[in-house]
Amino acid sequence: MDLMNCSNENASDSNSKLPSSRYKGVVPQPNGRWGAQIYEKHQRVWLGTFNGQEEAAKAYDIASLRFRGVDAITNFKQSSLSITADDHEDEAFFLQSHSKAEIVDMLRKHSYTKELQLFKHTNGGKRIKYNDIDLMNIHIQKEWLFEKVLTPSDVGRLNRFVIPKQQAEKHFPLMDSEAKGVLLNFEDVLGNVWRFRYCFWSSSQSYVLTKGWTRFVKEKKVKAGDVVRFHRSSSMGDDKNLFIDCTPRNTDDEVSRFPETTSSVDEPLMEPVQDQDGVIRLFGVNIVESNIADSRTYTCFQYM
DNA sequence: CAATGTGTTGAA
DNA sequence: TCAACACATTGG
Repeated sequence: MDLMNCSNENASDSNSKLPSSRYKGVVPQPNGRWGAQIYEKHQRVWLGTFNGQEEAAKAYDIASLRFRGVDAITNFKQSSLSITADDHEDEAFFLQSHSKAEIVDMLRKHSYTKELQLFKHTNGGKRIKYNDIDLMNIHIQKEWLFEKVLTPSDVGRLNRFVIPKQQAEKHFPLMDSEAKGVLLNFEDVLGNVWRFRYCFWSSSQSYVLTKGWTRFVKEKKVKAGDVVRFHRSSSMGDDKNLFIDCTPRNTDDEVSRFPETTSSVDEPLMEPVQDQDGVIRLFGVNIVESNIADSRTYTCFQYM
C-alpha cells in the first residue's frame, strides 16, 4: 500500500510540501493528519481532522450524501458499515432525519458511527419497509422543520404569525442587520409561492411573519386550531427551498378549491405531532419514533 | 506549544 | 467547486 505517493510521506520534513490525498475532499494537515472539507455556496464547510486519509474520505462521503443527495459523488461505493440494502436505506433515512449542521457536528466529533448505530438500534425492533413515496421524499430531500397550532391571534386582526422563538432562532436565524425584516418565499403543496416578511419585533421579543400572512390566512381559510407546518428542501435551489403546508378545517359553506382541504375522514395517517422530540415525518406522516433528540446538543452553523 | 481550521488564491 | 498554501486562532 501507499505505493502511489511518489514524493513526500513524512510531514516531519518541514522543508517539503504537504502530501496530497487521492481522495476527494481530503486535505493534508501540517502534522501529518488529514482534514476533510466540503464546499457549499462558495464556502468551505470544515468536517474535522482525522488520522488516516481514508477516514477523512469517509467523512467527506457522508457529508456529500447529506448535502447533495443519494446520487452525490463519493470516494467509496458506500459510506460507512452499511452492507445490505436495508442498511443503506437506514443510513439514507438517518442522514435525512438530521440537519446538515448535526451531521457535520457528528463528523467533527467522530461520533457519526456511534449515532448511526444508536439510530438503527432504537429502530431495530420495528424496522419499516419504506414505500415509494417515502423514498421519493428522501430523494428530494424535504426535511421537516416544525409545526405550530394556530392561535386566535395568528388568524385575527393582528395580521401576523408568531413563530415560536426557539423554532425561529433554530431554523430562521436573523442577523442583526436583518432585524428590520427579510422576505421569505414558501411553496405550498400546489406549487404556489407565498412571500412573507419575516422580522423580529423587539417590543414583544417575538419573531413574526407579517406582510403576506393575512393573504395566506384568507386564501387558505385557516382557522385557529389548524396546524401549519414548515419544511425545507435541502437539495440545491436557492430560491424554492422553503415549504409551507397546512391542514385547514373543512368548510361547510363552500366547495373547497384546494386539494389539501379534502376531508380526512378516511385518511388514517394524518395525526398531529410535536417536532423537536425525535418524531420523524415524511409527507406529514409519522414513520417511526426514536430518541435521537434526548441528549446531545449541536453547535450552531449558518447553513442548513 | 502543537493542532486545528480559516483566509485566500488560482485552477478547472 | 476544489485543493494548495500560509498562518491566525484555538485550546490543552
